[in-house]
Amino acid sequence: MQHILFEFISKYISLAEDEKSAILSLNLFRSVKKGTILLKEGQKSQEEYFVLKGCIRKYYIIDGEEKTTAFFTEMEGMVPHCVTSKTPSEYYISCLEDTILTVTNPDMGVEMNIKFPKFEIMCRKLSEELLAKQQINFDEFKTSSPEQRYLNLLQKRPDLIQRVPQHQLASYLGIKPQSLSRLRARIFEKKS
Amino acid sequence: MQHILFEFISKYISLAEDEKSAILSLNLFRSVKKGTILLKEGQKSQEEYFVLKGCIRKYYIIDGEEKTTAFFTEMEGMVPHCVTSKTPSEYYISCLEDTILTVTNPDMGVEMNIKFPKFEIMCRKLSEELLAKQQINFDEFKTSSPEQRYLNLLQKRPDLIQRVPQHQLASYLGIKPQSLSRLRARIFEKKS
DNA sequence: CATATTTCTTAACTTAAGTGAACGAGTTAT
DNA sequence: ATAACTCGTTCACTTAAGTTAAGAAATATG
Repeated sequence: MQHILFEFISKYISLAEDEKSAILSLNLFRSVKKGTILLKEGQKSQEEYFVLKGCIRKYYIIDGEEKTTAFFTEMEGMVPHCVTSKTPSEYYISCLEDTILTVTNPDMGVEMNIKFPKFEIMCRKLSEELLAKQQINFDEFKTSSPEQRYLNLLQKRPDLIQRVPQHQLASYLGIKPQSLSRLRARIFEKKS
Repeated sequence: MQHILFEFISKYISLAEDEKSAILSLNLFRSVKKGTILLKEGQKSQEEYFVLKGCIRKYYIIDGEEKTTAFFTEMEGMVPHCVTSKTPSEYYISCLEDTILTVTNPDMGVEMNIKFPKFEIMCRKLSEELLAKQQINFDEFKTSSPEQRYLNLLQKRPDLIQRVPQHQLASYLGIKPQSLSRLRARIFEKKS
């Protein structure tokens, strides 16, 4: 599994062997079963995740309803807001599939940054890149209709539409499950 | 004006006098008149902005219509996507008001990072913080209706509602100007 | 100062999303 | 094997946003 992690890191910095083994000695890898809840609302977790295989999802429970706002799949990482803010989490994170991920905490990051200053650079590049992607995503979301958003997702992340239940996709698109179902029917009859 | 910049930086790292003067020697400050366009669609600009006073806005032109997706006011910075991606810009940036800002480019950042490694740390902290904020914003946007978004903005950024034209606010909220006008009327008659 | 021009609002109509309920198919649990 | 539950779809109805057009109000321009 670790080659996926190193492949990912190599996109930002190049690692020497001693650096690689320093990382491996931290014992970051964890396998989790489908349905496992990694983070609950109200918890003050310090865990950061990076998905090697599988899929995790982030969701809120608002008025008793689940609202899914993000999915993280292979080669995607996430730092829950509660980790940086040190406040109780506003949302949940659970595993959509059997998943293999790395679990880290900020202290380990600090330690690595001291031992290997490169890491600081990778972290900066990574969060700048994520920020840029996120902004474009947000812009696209704002400037398009639910139907356009769905068609856009179909283009850019066809895998998500396959592996994620519809009702979770719906809130990811900012609508209700019934609306997504209708919208899909609409698209389908347009094609024919 | 420069005290605003240093006040901002001090939230992330502490600066020695020689570091401050190194920054000042770069001659970053620029005054721009209301209406000035800082970046046009198609341009490959290398300029990064940080607003000291005033307001700039980011907008797309889609099917001949302006779609405003972000505003940046005092103590907010932005790196246009085209700077990092080195591709032509997909959007415009213009000044909503007479504005004082700093203009930098990535080379200056690299140079500062070499001279003062602290800068790397500040940049990482800053983009991590922005990323976290952005994600929460996006989540709120997805999980709420246009009316809730407006009321939310009224709470969190009442200044924007004052200083920004309604039709620009509308697309910022993901709706048409007419809908915003109607929605405001609806809220107003609920109160009475 | 008068006249464009832009900005905001209103209205009538269309289209699409929200809501509540029902149904069948598939899954899980007992 | 049966009951309970989840999930996706459909329907009828309600509510709100999109669209087109017109006019009032505010702002900018010559």
